Amino acid sequence: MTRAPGSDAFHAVAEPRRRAILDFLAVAERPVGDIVTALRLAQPSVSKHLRVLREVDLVRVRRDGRRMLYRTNADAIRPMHEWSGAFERYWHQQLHRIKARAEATFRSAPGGGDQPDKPKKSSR
Amino acid sequence: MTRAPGSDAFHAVAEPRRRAILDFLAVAERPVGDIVTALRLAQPSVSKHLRVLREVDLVRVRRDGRRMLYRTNADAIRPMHEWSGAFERYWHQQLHRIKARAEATFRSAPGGGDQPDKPKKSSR
DNA sequence: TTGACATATTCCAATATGGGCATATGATCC
DNA sequence: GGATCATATGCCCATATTGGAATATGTCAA
Repeated sequence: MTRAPGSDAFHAVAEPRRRAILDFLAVAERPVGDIVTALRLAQPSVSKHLRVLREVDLVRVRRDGRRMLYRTNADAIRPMHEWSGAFERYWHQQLHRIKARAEATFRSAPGGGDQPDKPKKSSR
Repeated sequence: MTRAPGSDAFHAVAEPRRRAILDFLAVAERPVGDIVTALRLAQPSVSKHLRVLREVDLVRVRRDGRRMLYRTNADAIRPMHEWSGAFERYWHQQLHRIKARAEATFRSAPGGGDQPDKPKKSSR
């Protein structure tokens, strides 16, 4: 009873198979059977995963005769991308990043893409 | 027994409180007590969340006397950012389409028959 | 209609998760 | 040493989640 059951995209995406499904459905819409075949999952399992994804609008469905065509709704992934992107400023001051950038700068044209990293220091 | 228990960052991050903790610890390292106070969570609960986060390297710890100073390891968030970023091209397209349709609707009949490209009928 | 096909749902068992509470560990100070 | 602060862990309970198998629903074809 910790939260509404499966009510957000973060939870839906936590499952590796659901991520695989989203990857698979990103390029083009596909019937369920294609997912079953491509990812080698049991059909009921795929249907269940698709339901979870549908409930948070990560996929959209369309009926085509007796088949259901699913596709990824990439827009629903944006909030996650934005959340994680908020940490971007912190990870580019990691040591190995600095080193990698230094090497890249060194190797490439020294025409000016160089910026000093943010010397932000916050203890409290 | 669906997957290794809490073995990846996606699962760890699915919990809203853990995201809050990561946000809080991104700026500076903090002792556990600060998290308890700031997020108004029970102390054992915080410790447990921190453990989950530590196990997937989303936070790092350092001992300072009798306190433990935690901080977010932003680098561990990058894989998620990159995964979600792979859908970027699709949501650009989505935005473009929405914008285009909005403009079209605006231009033609602002009260009248626009056609939904996706007659949504779900629920059961 | 019946039958075949595609997908969804239900039931079940196993397991994972989170909260609350009590308690254990670890470190400092006397 | 003992007392105390800061944090971690163990236990119990309620709920969530997943897979598997069986079955139900919906659609097409004849």
